[in-house]
Amino acid sequence: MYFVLYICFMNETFVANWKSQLKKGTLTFVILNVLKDNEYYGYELIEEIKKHTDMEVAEGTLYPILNRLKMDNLVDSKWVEQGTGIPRKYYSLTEVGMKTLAEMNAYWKTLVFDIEKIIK
Amino acid sequence: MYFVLYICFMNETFVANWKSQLKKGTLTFVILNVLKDNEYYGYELIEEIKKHTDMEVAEGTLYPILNRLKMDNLVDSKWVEQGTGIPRKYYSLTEVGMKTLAEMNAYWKTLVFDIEKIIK
DNA sequence: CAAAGTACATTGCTATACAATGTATTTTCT
DNA sequence: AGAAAATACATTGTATAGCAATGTACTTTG
Repeated sequence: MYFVLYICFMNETFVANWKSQLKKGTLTFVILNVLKDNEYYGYELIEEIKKHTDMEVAEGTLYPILNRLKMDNLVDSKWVEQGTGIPRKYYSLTEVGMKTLAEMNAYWKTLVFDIEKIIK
Repeated sequence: MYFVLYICFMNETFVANWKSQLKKGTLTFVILNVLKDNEYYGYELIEEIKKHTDMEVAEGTLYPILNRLKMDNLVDSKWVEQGTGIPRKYYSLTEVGMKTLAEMNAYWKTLVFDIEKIIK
């Protein structure tokens, strides 16, 4: 009885950890794809991603990603003052960002296709 | 001119790093799926994955993964002596491994579906 | 007026990929 | 026959990314 409970626990933490690891790569990919069509500010991106996927994105995850993307010149940002409340930092794809994303989309497609075959 | 070359360089290293990050999660997932149908030994798994995907798997990546999977009771291993040459360590899915993989497959499916919609 | 929500940000921890390195045997090429 | 490449295992150190925790500051809701 205890053994069964233990196994289930192990199983769940493994899957939870796996989902977290799976974000390394897919999350950046998702963010760039979301930014492809519109400008978004950080907090809004979290809501947007939560709405469209099963992924929960911590703020301590998102903001560093956006900083990296800006450092690598894939996105640009601009502060937009609000009539009331805290100003928002809007992010948009750069030319380099769009080209890079196209490359990433191609790789993602083949990856999904290959894995599909392996899963059968 | 130099600027263009610089941009291209940045772009390629970003994508290369992204592909590496993308493996965190997908690689374990691929390995478990490959082991679903047959037993394989480590070196063979690398060949198998290279054959079916665009992924290059370093030995220093694979063996730690297999150790982790065994530690978590998702796979089991047995040494098989060869008539000639170095003995092989064959890995196979356990019951827990199969159940966990089923859960992972379900999550992967929804993830791919959700991302598909975002990419449009 | 307190709690929750909005919106930004950083720090420290953990897990993973991978280059580099090592051992040992067998096969292939010259 | 000897060198190089391939087979087959393994470990160590480094870099990266997700994330809980924590912090600031303003606004809305109960």
